Amino acid sequence: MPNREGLGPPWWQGKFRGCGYRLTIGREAILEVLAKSERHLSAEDIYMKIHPRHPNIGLTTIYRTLDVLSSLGMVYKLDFGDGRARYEFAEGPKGAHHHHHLVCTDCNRVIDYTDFIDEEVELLKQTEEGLSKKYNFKITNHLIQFYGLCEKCSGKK
Amino acid sequence: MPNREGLGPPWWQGKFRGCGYRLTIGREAILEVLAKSERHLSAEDIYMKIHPRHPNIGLTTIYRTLDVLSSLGMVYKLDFGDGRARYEFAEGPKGAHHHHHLVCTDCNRVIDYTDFIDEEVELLKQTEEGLSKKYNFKITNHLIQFYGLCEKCSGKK
DNA sequence: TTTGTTATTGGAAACCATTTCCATTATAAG
DNA sequence: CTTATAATGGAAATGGTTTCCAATAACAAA
Ligand SMILES: [Mn+2]
Ligand SMILES: [Mn+2]
Ligand SMILES: [Zn+2]
Ligand SMILES: [Zn+2]
Repeated sequence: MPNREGLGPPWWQGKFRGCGYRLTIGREAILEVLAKSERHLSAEDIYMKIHPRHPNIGLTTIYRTLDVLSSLGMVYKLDFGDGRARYEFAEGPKGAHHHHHLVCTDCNRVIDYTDFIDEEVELLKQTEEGLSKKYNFKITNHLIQFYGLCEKCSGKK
Repeated sequence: MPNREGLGPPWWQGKFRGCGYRLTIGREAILEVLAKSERHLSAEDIYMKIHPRHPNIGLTTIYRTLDVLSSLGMVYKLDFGDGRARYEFAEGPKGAHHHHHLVCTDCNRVIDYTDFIDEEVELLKQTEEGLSKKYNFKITNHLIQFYGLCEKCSGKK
């Protein structure tokens, strides 16, 4: 717990400078949006949230920053199949808050779920071990998503 | 089992006409490539395999046909995160041959695996049931992929 | 604080897989 | 065969993302 809530420099400053990256207005603005907003934002979503206060920050910078944040593991880049990448904050150092996604194929709504995560993670661990051995494959990550119709969309004819 | 191996009209002709689609040279050529080739072909891969024999079939037709085949459930459209969609034949009526994928994040090689599928499918069934109830979400599909480094790529420094 | 090095930036242009458009052609029912 | 229309190909458009580059800002060193 680096600081009391809301006081002092945010915990990510150290992470940034420690890796040789410079801490710029744009990057702080993007991190702020990611930390405070709902999840699953596209680059353009972020751009539009930032633009009123920082009209001089370009979309290009958003993309570049998101790449950096991804590579630092501070942000997950997600693909829900609608042609644009989505990003979600990785929850900092406090709790990993690992979760998977339910994706509505009709309205593209995405639901985070953590139910059954323990059982899933347990099975995943076993599966990863087995696969690693059999295929000599070093697994670093997994992707689990369920697709279907959300409440609203399965209701309408 | 519609026909003895290799004799008579392929089993998919019925499926096509039954849905009101016309059976064209292009569609047959695409199905042939999908049925015979290795899996995970991109639209352009298919185009290049077909082109020597059918130089008048355009890439647009490949895309359109793949959409149709997808919607008929004869082909799965896959996304391994390299910016182009891949397609694999759904194995026709004989056996579903359900499998998941190991994706190398370095060289983009993809390994089909069926190991642990039974356990996975069992857990998936339970999870789907639970999620369906809790979120009132009608699950129709799932996506499971493991990412990491393949044998070759984890070997090189 | 001033300076120098260089990482970072914005904006325009490029990229590129996929889609759209539309006049032409091929399929298959009658 | 004739006919209605599904399907086609090629060019152009689309749209998210990347590339390019001269201008700028961050920050370590002085
Ligand atoms: Mn999420
Ligand atoms: Mn496969
Ligand atoms: Zn929905
Ligand atoms: Zn590899």
